[in-house]
Amino acid sequence: MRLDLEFPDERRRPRELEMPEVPVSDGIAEVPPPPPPDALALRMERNEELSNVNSFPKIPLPPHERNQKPLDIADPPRVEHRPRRDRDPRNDVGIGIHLRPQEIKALSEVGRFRVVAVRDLAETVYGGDRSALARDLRYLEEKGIVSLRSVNARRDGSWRQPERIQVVTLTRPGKKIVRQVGSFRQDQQLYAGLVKPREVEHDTQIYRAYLKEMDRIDRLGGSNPRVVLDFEIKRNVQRAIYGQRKADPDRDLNEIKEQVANEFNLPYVDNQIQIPDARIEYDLDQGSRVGSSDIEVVTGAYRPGHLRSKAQAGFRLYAGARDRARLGRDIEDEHHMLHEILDL
DNA sequence: CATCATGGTATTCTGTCTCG
DNA sequence: CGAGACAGAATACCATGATG
Repeated sequence: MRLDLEFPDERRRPRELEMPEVPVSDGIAEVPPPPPPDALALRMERNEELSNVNSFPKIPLPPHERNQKPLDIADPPRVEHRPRRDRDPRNDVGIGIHLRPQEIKALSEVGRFRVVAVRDLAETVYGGDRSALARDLRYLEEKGIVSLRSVNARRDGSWRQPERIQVVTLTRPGKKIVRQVGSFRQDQQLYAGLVKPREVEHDTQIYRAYLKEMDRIDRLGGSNPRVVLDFEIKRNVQRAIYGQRKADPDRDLNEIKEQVANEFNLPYVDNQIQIPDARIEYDLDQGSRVGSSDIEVVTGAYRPGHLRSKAQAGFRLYAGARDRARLGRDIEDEHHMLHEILDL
């Protein structure tokens, strides 16, 4: 059984992603020379601009990565086998931008999950063709539909250089376009812009957990899925709580919370409403019945008690390899629980 | 005895809501 | 637009145990 979160080819990462050989003398590593001051100043100025528009600044790349192309993918081949964008009037979204079906699919995934790792998108929508995806993303970024970022993965207390994850999000105009051209259920919420940069890795794992869960839902015969992220669940829960408090200000808050939890079919543990990372709602039997599945991506920071309550809540738990290793230590007394945690 | 890993808790940060 | 409330997650911090 494979427990790794990484893709199979991740072990053999391209050489340019690895730390460069650093000359060592007398046990002290020589620090690479800093960039010229004007370049640094420019970068900081750019970061300042970015942070002012409510997005987080691009993290300055270490010197050995500075000359890389944004997506770290080889030059496009000379021959483009896929149909040319401007020859396909079916995919004109109306403002002079032509989208391929593949692009529409990719944008739809990004919109539903707010942030998706480029490597995941390559696997799920482009059949592993990273360079085709890279070209399309460059086009979409040029047109102001998506935003590409490189963020650091969690360090988990490790001193090592964190892995960098390339992710894509929709821009606000991009979200509007995707709403027009995508085929969504009316109640499918779409998101634009990157928030909570520190949680990006976790958020990208939610997409992967969703893919795993959809495999299962497909086998159950579920169709027409809608993804509800924790943002939306939280929003609805808060609204309901405020509504109840307004209706009866003297009522015990815990009582209200418990009632709201029941209304939303959410577990209520220790006076807290447990909210999953995402909920997938789907139709069964041609829409005569509906089903839903709550998924939770657990990290090494979860404590056994916390984990137990999530599992008892009926959440489908997913974890990546590193997190699973740490969790395994914590809950070795309850081995059955580890089996309930699914691989990511 | 010193060092390191691990465990648990507190703090910080982010997003959401409503209201003034 | 800021405050107060609520929730989730990462991180900081300190206590404890293992290990040489």
